[in-house]
Amino acid sequence: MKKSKKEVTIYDIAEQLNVSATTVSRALNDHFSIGKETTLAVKKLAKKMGYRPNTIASSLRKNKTNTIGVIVPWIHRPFISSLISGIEEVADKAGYNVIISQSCDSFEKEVTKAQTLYSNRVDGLIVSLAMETKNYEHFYPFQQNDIPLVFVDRVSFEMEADRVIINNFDAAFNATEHLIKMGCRRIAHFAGAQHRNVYRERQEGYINALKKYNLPVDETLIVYSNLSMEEGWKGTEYLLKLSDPPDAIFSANDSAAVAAIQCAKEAGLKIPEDLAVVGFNNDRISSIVEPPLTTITHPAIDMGKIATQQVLKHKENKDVVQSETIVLKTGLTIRTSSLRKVAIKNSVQGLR
Amino acid sequence: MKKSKKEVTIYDIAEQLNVSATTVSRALNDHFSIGKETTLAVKKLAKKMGYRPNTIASSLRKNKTNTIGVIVPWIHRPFISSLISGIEEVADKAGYNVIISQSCDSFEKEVTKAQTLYSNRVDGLIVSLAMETKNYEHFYPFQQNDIPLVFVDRVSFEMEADRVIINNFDAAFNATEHLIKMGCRRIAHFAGAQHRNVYRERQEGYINALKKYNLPVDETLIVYSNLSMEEGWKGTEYLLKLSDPPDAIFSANDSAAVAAIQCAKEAGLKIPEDLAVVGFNNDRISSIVEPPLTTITHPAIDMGKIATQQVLKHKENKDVVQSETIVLKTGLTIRTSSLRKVAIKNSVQGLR
DNA sequence: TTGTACGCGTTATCAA
DNA sequence: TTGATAACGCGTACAA
Repeated sequence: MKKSKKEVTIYDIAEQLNVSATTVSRALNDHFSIGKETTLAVKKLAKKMGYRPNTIASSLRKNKTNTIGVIVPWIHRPFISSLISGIEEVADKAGYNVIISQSCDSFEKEVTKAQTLYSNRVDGLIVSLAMETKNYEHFYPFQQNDIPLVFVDRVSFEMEADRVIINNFDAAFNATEHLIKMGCRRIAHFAGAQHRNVYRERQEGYINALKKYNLPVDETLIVYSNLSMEEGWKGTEYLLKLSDPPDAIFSANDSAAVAAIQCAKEAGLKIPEDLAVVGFNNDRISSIVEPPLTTITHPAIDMGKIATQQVLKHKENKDVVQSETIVLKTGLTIRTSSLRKVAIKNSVQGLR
Repeated sequence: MKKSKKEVTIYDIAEQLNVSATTVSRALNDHFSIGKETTLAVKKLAKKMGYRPNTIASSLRKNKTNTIGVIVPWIHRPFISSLISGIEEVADKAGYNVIISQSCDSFEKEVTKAQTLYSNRVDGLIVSLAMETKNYEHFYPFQQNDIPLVFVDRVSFEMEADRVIINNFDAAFNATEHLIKMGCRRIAHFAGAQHRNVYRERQEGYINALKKYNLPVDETLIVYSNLSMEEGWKGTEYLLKLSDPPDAIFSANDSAAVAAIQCAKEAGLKIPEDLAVVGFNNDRISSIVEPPLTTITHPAIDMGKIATQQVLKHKENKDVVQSETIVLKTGLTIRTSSLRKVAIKNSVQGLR
């Protein structure tokens, strides 16, 4: 049975060198007031003794943890894991750690996680809201104590806080307009929960595009779900059974869109000739599915980076009081799944 | 300019209630020695005053942070993000936080991250090694201070530490044997860095399967790379240009395997008739690509869960001294990309 | 250039 | 059932 040794502290080093703990502390932090030689000697001995600074003690004293808290719905979603990657990169460069929490799209869990992170005295909090969340009081403590709070992607407009988002409305509008220009006239939509900004705005973009081109908005063509592959498959089955089925689907994410392609193909339809499909996110599967999926490009990593920069900005510059909303650009990556006009033309000419 | 208020401490509560801070501390932690009424009164006032426990102070005093550190090569890889998901889930249930760090496959970064996590006095460390890492001294401090250290997937056998792995050898052997049974005779292999256990063992499994069936081991058919899609594509081009090209590829991951399928298809080959392909990991793309990819099932989430349980086990049970190596089962998920026999038979009979 | 003394917020220990 | 006191390891006024 190993006896775990006591850890080395600055006092141990001080004792050996016959200096004060203060001097050791300063030397280790390269304080200018400490002599070159002393500093060197301290560092040398520290290394030799296997000294490891105790961040906990330092944090308590300095009232600063150098840690950024993150709450996301699910870590393993492609968009989210890229987001985290961006957060971690910028945080790391600035000397910050990152504590990650999943809300699992549950309001209750989100509340608990927020409290825990607050108790851990994180220096900033980055949040992408849970599906269920409609109340934001659990973030008040952060606001009240001037802890930078940044929402990403799934945000709240009911709170004073920084936001890093994309223009979901425009993206969805462009996607839908693209389908219209490809000759589609009955365009269905896979929609998400409408109290979450991202899904509401995507639906609004879709509807406005239809209106601009004087196409009817048919509620039977709007399918609400959690946008999983399963729901995408079911939604497609439902749509294809309609007496007047759609000639296109604009899905609020890629998973459901890919499922739509697979389901329609199994039903004997040709993509995009019989059914054009556009997704959202540019997940890796979107370029692998056949035909490749036209989709909206989401700058996930950049969103993480920028959100983190916002946190850091507030830390450095205490004067920054007003909150900012940063809107990032999206792109429409056109692949085969939506090229109905071209596809139809080719097949008429007997090409391919 | 908002003046940030002072945070509420147990002293503030104690003062208001005319009790000692000790009593407040105990009441908040439901210590049995404190009276029902006092406890209730303390909790009520704490809530009213907006008290939030300071985990930092508690950690310093208790010498326990309730935090598990994690170092992984890249957060956004499907396997890794699932792994993290599993870690987070179990840690959360046990009341632990998780600090995540990426090594970006760099040795230097891994060392820095390990030091930082140590300084943060994490109660346990879970590591999946960086590609570059060949030296393990940066983990000594954890061992020496009895901080549970668990390696996952990419592990070191040169250190006394817990390991959670899969049987890469068997998985690769089965994959290769499957190809042989499908009638393949010249099977190529996409291999990774040989000093990392996972890639070395996969290659060994591949070689041993060939030997078992008296097939020659042809070094020109083994392509070493980082197993990215780009490298998978290049590797396939190289293989197809050989004077005696392979009739199958067993890739050490799915990315390179999917690229192989796409490259071969573009070159006019039929999968699996002209080239059978098997991958490794069961990433989402493997079931989306066409034809769907036969691949090895990796219990990523479970590996994360189990690794975390190992950490907790060591915390609870200080007697557990010897380290454990837990080997999880893999499966071979057979999809179309490897069904050469069936495919050939069907095409001969003019089916499909 | 270095040292003294104290406090960060909590909890363990001992005493009442 | 409650309280006084010290201690966790470090950083910072202030003094020398």
